[in-house]
Amino acid sequence: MELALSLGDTPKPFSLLEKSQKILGKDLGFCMGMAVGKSDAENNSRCKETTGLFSADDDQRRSDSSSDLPVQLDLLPFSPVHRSHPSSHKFPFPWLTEKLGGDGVEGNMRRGGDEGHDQEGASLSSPNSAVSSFQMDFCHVLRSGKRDFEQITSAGHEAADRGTCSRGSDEEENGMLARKKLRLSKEQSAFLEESFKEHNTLNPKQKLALAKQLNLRPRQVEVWFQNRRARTKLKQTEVDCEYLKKCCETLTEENRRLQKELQELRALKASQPFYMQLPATTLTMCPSCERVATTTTTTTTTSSAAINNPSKLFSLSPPHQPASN
DNA sequence: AACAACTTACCTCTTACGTCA
DNA sequence: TCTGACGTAAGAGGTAAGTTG
Repeated sequence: MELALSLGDTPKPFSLLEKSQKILGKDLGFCMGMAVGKSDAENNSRCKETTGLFSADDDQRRSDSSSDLPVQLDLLPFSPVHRSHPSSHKFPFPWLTEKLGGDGVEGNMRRGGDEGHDQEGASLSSPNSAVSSFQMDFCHVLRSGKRDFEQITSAGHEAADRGTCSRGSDEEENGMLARKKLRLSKEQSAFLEESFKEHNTLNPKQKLALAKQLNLRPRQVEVWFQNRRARTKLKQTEVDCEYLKKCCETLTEENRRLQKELQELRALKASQPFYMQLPATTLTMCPSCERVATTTTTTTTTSSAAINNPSKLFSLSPPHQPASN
């Protein structure tokens, strides 16, 4: 048996962002000051983010669907986004042309630009990491002072919303502070959740738009979706596991019952071979309740077959319940 | 056309932080 | 106040697929 995870059906365009004003109550805008103190590369990427210099070509190429499972956790009302060919430039979100400021978007599109988070990521969390390990160690060192830092970055996510606190290397580059864990606000979480219901994957434009709407960095939106998919998958796996456990129990019970039945029939055959010469109608006795079944079979070959496979004599439905004591 | 190098998006595993009982 | 469990944001490494020269 194969475990499969079904995350939904067909892609839908975001209708959500159109509702965003209602949900969030206001336009959060987009902080332009986040690049202060960043590396050049990051500044550049941010510049691209804010000016619409990104690629729209890497959209939904992933598909995690398939579900033959009888039990499916309904975590996703909608479906997985099937990632199309990156060069297909499909973009089903007309609202974005407005949101992202129309004119320059298509014109400035460049391959591989994404929203710049990769460059950002490269600059912020370099894998070759003297910096990274330093980041972690520095984190520990600074933990003692973290309360103060929390006060400094009060309102939790606000600082991170401005793109300066959730990544340690930002501060390291400034030789300042360790990373502060971001906590998304309820509104942000709810909004992301709604978005996830619409699409469990994001193309770069969707990511950018969401980030802009929520005043988060695209990388944060991306990470949130990754983690959200992981949680969905985990939950579905738990459900699948439960289902398989039940299946296993049922089959074990059925097997036990059939084994018992077979044993009884074999014992019957051994002790009273005489019966084997009689028409099968006299042999079709339920071993549980000893009730005689009414079959019209009259050949001994059938009877022998029945001994070898009792399920031919008695249906697979549970045996008659013996009269209670 | 075939290939290697590179890019991108995603997944999985892990770490670290925040919250709560 | 301390502590452990838990949820989750984010980092790291790996993979698959697409692009480019």
